[in-house]
Amino acid sequence: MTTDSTPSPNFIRNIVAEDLKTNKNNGRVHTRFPPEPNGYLHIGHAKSICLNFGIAAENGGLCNLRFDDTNPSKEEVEYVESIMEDVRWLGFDWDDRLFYASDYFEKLYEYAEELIRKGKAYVCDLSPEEIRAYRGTLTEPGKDSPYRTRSVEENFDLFQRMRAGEFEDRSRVLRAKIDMSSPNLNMRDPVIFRILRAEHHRTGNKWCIYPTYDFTHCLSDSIEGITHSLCTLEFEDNRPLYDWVLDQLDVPCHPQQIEFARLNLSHTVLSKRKLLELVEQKHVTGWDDPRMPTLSGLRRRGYTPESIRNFCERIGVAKRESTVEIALLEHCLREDLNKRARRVMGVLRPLKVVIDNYPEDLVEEMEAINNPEDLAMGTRKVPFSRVLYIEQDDFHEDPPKKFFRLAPGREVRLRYAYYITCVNVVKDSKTGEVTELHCTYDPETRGGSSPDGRRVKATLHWVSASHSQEAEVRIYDHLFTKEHPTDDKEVSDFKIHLNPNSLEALTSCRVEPGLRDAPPGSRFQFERLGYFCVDSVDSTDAGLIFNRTVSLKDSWAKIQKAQKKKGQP
RNA sequence: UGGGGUGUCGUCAAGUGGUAAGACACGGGCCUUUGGAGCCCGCAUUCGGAGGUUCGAAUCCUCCCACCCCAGCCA
Repeated sequence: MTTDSTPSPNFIRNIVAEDLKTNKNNGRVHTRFPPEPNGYLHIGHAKSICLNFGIAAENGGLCNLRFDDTNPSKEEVEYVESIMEDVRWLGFDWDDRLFYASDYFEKLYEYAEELIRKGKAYVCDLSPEEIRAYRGTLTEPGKDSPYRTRSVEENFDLFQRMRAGEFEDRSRVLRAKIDMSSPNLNMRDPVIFRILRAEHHRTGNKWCIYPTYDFTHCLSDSIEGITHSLCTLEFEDNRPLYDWVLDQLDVPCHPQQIEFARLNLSHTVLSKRKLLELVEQKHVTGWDDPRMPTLSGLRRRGYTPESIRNFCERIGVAKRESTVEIALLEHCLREDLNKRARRVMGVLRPLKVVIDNYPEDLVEEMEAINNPEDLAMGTRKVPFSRVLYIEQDDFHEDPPKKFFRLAPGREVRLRYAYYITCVNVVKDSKTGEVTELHCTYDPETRGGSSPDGRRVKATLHWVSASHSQEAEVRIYDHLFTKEHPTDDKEVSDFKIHLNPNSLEALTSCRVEPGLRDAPPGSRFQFERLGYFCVDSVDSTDAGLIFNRTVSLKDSWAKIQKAQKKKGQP
């Protein structure tokens, strides 16, 4: 079912292939996915996960899962659990290679001591404000800290006492001694250990000093024998520091850091900070709200891991900052679901139809194909009776041009059932709203074709009124109305572009009786409408709830749009 | 005004001196018991701009322009 076309080349694949050719790491390829457990994973992380696990798998290598948990004030176990679940759901396996940067704290402490011993690090007593002032600016060099020349012995002693908890939070730091006049600000004696009394989700209160990212990441990579350390563009300036640390120390290996552009998706935001804001301010119901671009949100929405992996392959990997149209993601989803989703009929906005010439008490079981794309999925029986529901949109009393569906006097086909002709329209005397249709059926057309070869232009989905099951259906639209919500130069708050209609709950939908026991998360195509899944959180035996995962392509909507445009040029 | 990056179709993206892949989107057609799916066709004489090197340049050189990132004891 997967398309096994050779993966398209990208600059990282090229580098790895070249390294393999020159036997750079003795033929080893070892990557890692290093999330910080301070939020839920989103589709942007999926790109990184697919890249890291993919590059390894393609080359007979390995990929580790490593939590970059060096900042206890932001990190939580809830996040580490969700991250593991999401990576597994996406289809990747780290076997026994689950690591935490916090596993290396002791080792990192020793490396810091080694740096001190070599005269390459010092304890600095400057306050955070002073450190900033001493750092200089983009255009001006910084100046040396007065503590920069402390003796190795004093630094050693002070660092040990930092660990022992003798000093206040933020009163001292350990800094790498590099170059305060470097044009790269990261090289101006960066902080590598800070004092921070916070309970760590794994090490508890064992430590009151914590290593910073720059010191931790490169060493963790080295300890794990990583060959290619893939990260996003904003770390490009950190690469010289990554290399510097590994060059000073006696380490197992020196991985190569390679930066690629992070994913941006139209009509949504992909930043943990902004997503957290939406969650905290209740613009969505949670990290797993089906409108969220998080993996848990997409999963609940009904996305398949295959479609996301395929998407990640198709967007490519490059260094150019870019925003992928969400239409591509939706395309990958439809492509996958089309092949595997069971077809079923459901009416979202029911309109009652009475077949006047159909026997009052007769019920026929019409045979329906479960998936025309995969006949092996078999058939099912759908009950047909005198009173039915069809979609309100499928009837027009005064049909516009190119509208093929039901209208007074017009004949259409009911899928897998009969041809019917509309003979009468019942309206609410007050509102004028169409409340009921009366039709006649042609008994000769059972199954959906007529012996006389007469053609109809439309096929409608339907449901037997008395046999159908009531359900709620949640229709989702893009979270933001604007393609680039954060690009607005007039407004600083991206949230004003939130789509007020991103969720519409339809409560009196009717679905085929066979759906009564559909398990949570199960996916279907409601014929002519789209793909839907049973909501895994809110759906119960008492109340079936479906999420619309994505609509089918709707060429009638397109025609209407074009006509509207034409009408008012 | 310092440093690091990036500029190829509406959106992604191949291309690494030999004469612009592919995908999505879009437009048109065929087919159809889902206006679904599928199929076919069209869609960059041109690669941020200007010069130069070369028989030949998106690819090499020079200059220019635009955009992104960096002054957390965040990652």
